[in-house]
Amino acid sequence: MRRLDLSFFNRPTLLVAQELLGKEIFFKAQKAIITETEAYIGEDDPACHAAKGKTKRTAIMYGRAGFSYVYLIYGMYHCLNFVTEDEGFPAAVLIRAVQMKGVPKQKLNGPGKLCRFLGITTEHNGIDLLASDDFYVSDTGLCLPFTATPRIGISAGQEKEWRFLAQFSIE
DNA sequence: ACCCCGATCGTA
DNA sequence: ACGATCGGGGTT
Repeated sequence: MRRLDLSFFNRPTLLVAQELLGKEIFFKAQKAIITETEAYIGEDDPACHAAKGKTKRTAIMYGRAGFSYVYLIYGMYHCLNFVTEDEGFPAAVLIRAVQMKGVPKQKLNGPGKLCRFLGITTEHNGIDLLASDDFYVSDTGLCLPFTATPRIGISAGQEKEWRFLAQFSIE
């Protein structure tokens, strides 16, 4: 299984979000198959954190593709994203659900829940997934069918169908 | 310094 | 339907 590299992440975000379905996250010796993603694309996307421009928090999204972007939401949950596209263009893919061998789906079917289960916090923001030995993404060879829907939990930008759900059940 | 709000989730 | 809980970002 080959690690995903710059040629995977440095592409149009919708394509990356779709193709991340079925890929495997390695985090501190844990393995999780990605089954749901959302795309957040550029300053013109009102739901994207970069809609307010470049700030200390969003700077990572303006950087090179293949870095982690982890932020705290509602004071108690974390959300994991992967930075996409060319340096200077802010975009990322939110990981909304994963599946792990022997773990009930219900523990992993939300962006906050999967981060809590895996132990991902803001401490893991800005990690280079192309270089780290305990945080990266691999190709499993899986190519999953998926459906597209509006993104969840946002107030603006609901007309875009930028949420992608894979049809998949581990084992 | 103050205020508002949020890419959520569990409980009611 | 609602509250927990706190940092980011804008405003005073």
